[in-house]
Formats: sequence, C-alpha cells, structure tokens
Amino acid sequence: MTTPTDNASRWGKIPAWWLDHPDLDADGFAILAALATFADENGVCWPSQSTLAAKLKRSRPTINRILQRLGDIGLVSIEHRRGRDGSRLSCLYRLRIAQNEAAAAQPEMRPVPDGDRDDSPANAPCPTPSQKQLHSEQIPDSHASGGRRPLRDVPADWMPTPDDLAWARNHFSSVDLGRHVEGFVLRCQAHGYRYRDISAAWRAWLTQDAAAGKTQPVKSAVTVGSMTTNAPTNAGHARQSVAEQRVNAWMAVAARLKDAQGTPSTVHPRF
DNA sequence: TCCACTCCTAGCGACGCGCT
DNA sequence: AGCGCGTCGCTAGGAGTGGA
Repeated sequence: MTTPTDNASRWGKIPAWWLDHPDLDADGFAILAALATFADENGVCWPSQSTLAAKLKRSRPTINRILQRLGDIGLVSIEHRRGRDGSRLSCLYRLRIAQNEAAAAQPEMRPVPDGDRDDSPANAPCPTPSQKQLHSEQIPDSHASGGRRPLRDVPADWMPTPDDLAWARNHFSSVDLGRHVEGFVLRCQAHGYRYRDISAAWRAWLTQDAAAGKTQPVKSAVTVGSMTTNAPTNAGHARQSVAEQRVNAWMAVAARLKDAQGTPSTVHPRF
C-alpha cells in the first residue's frame, strides 16, 4: 500500500483515445486510470485487486468484474503470477497504451522479472519525465457537432462502408476482413451490443482484435488496388462465407470508387 | 405527461480454491 | 491462518415499457 506522500509523487499516463473507446465506460476508465498510476512506461503493473478496490472505494468483486471486462475489450491483458515458492501473487496487468498497438509491434514490452514487484512504494514504477503534453493542439470532438446519435442494433447483414474497408486495408492489410466482419456481427448479436456509430465500433474491434492477435490472416492475396479478390468460384474458397463474399464485393466497389476519384489511398480516420 | 410495473445491471457479502 | 482470486446469490437502483 502506498502512503499519501508516495501518491503525491506518483502519476500515470492516460491515452486520450481511451475516452473514445466504444466499450469503455466510467468504471472501466477509472480502473485504467488507477492502473496507469502504478504502471511503468510500458504500461505494466501488478497492484492487487484489493489495492484497486481500496483506491476506488469499490468492493474487490466489482473491481474483478470490471477488470475482466477490460480484458475482454482488449484494453488490458491480465496475466496470473506465481511467486518463486509457488504462492499466488497479484495479477500482472499490461495496459494498451497505443491505439494501433499490435502484439508484434511491442518489442519494448519486455517480460517482467519474477520478483515480488507489487504496488508497494519501493516498487512503484517511476514515470518518465517526458510525459508532458507534446501536442497541445486540441482535436475537435466529432461527436460534438450534430448532437448525440441514438444507439443502433447491428443488423445481421451489416457491412462496412467502402471507406471502412479502405481504412482497414490500409491499417491491417493481412487481416481476413470478411471473417472479421462476420465475427463482429455475430458478437454484437450474441451480446446485444448497440452502437451510435457501427462503422467506428467495427474499426475499434478490428484494432483491438489485431492487437490481441485474434484476427485471421487472409487465405490468399487480396489486392484492392488491382481489383483482385477471393472469387467464390475459386475451388480453394468454395466455403467462403456470405460475409466474406459481401466484403470482397464491397472492396471491389471501393477500389472502383478510388480509381474513379483518383484520390490517394491513404485514409486517416479518427475514433 | 404521469404513474406503476417489470426487467436488467451494478454492487456487495460470503464462500471456496490453491498455495505457503 | 493468511493471501489473492473466482464465483454465487442477494439487493437496490435505474431504465424501459405500457396504460390511464
């Protein structure tokens, strides 16, 4: 446990994009913020659930449940730890700091030694001195204009827009988008998820799944620019899902539009 | 628009597990 | 006994819905 003096010298790094995450609520954000105050520059920490519960004035089961949720949506990875003697230690939490953080793109995320590092003062990670706001320019909130949109169910035949597909191809060229769209729709229907902006939600899911390594690579090259798609007539893809076929069709349309407009392929969406 | 009812969810206590 | 965590079941409050 930390003393007030330690708390005064300890602080955390909170990425602004967390606020825009479609599945992150106030409770989840509070825990992320609390974890951030314990985390090192790589977002790694291991305070006990009891400590978090005490800090946030909530019961430990509540903290546990919210942590599970954060793990489910990919903002935190939870690893159970054992001491040298086999005793059970507090869980290790890896905060997802970067928005497009892919598992393979985190070489700086080195494994944590097995020492009994916890939230005690001596082990509280020391924040780097370079965590000042480098970009003071405020980005206008896209939700501020036009009012608050109503929540919508994700229909069974929902498909990403050509812009969504172009964005996905630019950011995750190796991901099987058709399969991911199908999984996204099924997941939303299974859990009853509703969104104000389904496209933004899908992009967020894609980003999370790619970071968590839950996406499947394309079975063969799909080059939007050259209009090459997984044709259903291909014997190797005879079992191509309806969603995949729809996505491929959409990608073909997107490519046509792109070619027609002669615009650069780079898309810069924001969450 | 107001009221009553129903349903869902968050929060919590209690208990159990595995280990020293 | 103590520690850290998972899970079950209960309760209270809020949201949603339908009728007057």
